[in-house]
Amino acid sequence: MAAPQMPPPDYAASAPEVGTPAFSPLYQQIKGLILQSLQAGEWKPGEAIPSEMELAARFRVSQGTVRKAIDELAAENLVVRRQGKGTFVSTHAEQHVRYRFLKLMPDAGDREEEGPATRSILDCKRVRASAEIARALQLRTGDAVIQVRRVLAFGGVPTILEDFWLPGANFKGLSADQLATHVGPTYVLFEHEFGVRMVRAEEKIRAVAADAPQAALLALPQGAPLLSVERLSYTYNDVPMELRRGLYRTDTHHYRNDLS
Amino acid sequence: MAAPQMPPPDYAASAPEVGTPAFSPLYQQIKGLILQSLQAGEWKPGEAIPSEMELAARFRVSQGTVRKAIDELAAENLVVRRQGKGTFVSTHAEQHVRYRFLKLMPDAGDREEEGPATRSILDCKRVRASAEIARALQLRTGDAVIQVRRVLAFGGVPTILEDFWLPGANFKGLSADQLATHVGPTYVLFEHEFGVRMVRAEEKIRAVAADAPQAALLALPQGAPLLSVERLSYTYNDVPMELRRGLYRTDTHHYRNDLS
DNA sequence: GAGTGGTCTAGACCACGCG
DNA sequence: GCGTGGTCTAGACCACTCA
Repeated sequence: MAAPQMPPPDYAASAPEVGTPAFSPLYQQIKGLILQSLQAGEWKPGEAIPSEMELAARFRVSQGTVRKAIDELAAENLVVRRQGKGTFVSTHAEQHVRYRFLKLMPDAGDREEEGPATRSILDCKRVRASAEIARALQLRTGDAVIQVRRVLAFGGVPTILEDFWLPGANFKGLSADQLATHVGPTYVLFEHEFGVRMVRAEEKIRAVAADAPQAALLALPQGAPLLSVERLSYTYNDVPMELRRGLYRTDTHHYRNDLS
Repeated sequence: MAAPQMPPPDYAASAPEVGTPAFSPLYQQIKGLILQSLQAGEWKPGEAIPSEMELAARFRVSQGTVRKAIDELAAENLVVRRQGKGTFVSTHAEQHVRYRFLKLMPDAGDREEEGPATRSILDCKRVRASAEIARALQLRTGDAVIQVRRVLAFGGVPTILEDFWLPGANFKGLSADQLATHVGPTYVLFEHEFGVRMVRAEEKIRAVAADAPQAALLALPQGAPLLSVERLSYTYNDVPMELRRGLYRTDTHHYRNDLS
């Protein structure tokens, strides 16, 4: 910075408008700026972001302030710090966070032993959003969405039947072939091919009985109890980007959740 | 501290033993010391812990180091910071974290509108731990445990049927009457009457079909799909203190989970 | 050895809660 | 007005990675 012993910059920058306290610490503002660059794709998933010193210089704040901003981004799993190497835009492709959003675990052993799922794409088509789908994805009824139905099998056993819907505007050209042949989690495909990174999700879980078609696809008797998992996934800025409705077999697997 | 410009204390204090890197930052050590005091009950749930300055003086470190230790404890929900007031030992009694471990939400409205659950204690007895229960609670088969069965109703509708097991040694004298008449969450009763604070839990969730007795207790037809939630709750130090097996109706409620 | 994130300190000032 | 936690800075040194 120019002069030493400078008074702290006016970090309560936002004008104190009526009705809004509108005080925002400097590090929150820096966090917002970094977030903007992430959204804008200035740094792609897996790439390093500038070092703390560089960012401090760019934003004219101390390293400690940048550090606190990055700390929060790391806590939200938007970036990953690696000592001695740098800070990286996080991605669903990393080994230890692969299948971050899939909480279904085999009762015995772990997912490594079990190996990756076998995907069968049953359907992949462009349709018009129903009122319900449109509401969830913050679109208008009748807007184009891509609808996919698939079955995931673990160790040869069909275990998950799911449908998902994606905004047509963001996933132009997504094909059944792509979905069937890409390697790794589907969310990695979304990152690489469509530049859409899911950063968080909300799930609503219920127990339901399999109807005839569902039972057939999962090789179960009709009426078998299934876990219904409705997931709404968001990109940056709380923009919903995928609605997914899954039915999970839970006779050999369970949904695992850690509370704290 | 005594002398200014002192070199930093040997914060890699732990002896570098063979095979273990055993480097632990100062703030982690401080965190451990605070944790010990929490476990020992030096400060009770709801009480304030000493101020950051006091702790810094006690441990002969800077306020910043204490701050970082407390930051982590706060992130783990063991303490709650309140600006201008102090840092408090967290408790299940606080309004905004009540029912922290109960993720079942009404489909419409929130839990405030719905009001508190009505508890019916069906059973509360001292029994000997089965092999399975003993393993989960890290006891020996045949050790005394308290077994409770109860039904929770929301708005008059029986919604949760659950059994839970507690180590007999830690819950001496727990009675059906206590369980029926106490106010607020049962985990608050555990804190106040038995000094046991649950700090985290792991849940395994499945879909199951109600058998005849279960169906009767929940006023449902036999075979109705139910969410099976097995929860293992831990106190400080990763000591398991409760095994709970719940069956949740999910026709008017859902299990809500946020992923990030 | 250079560069990155990680730790630690000391001191200043701000926002909040309460008497 | 005082004490609390919250923010910000500047500078030093440590641990890790890689060339």
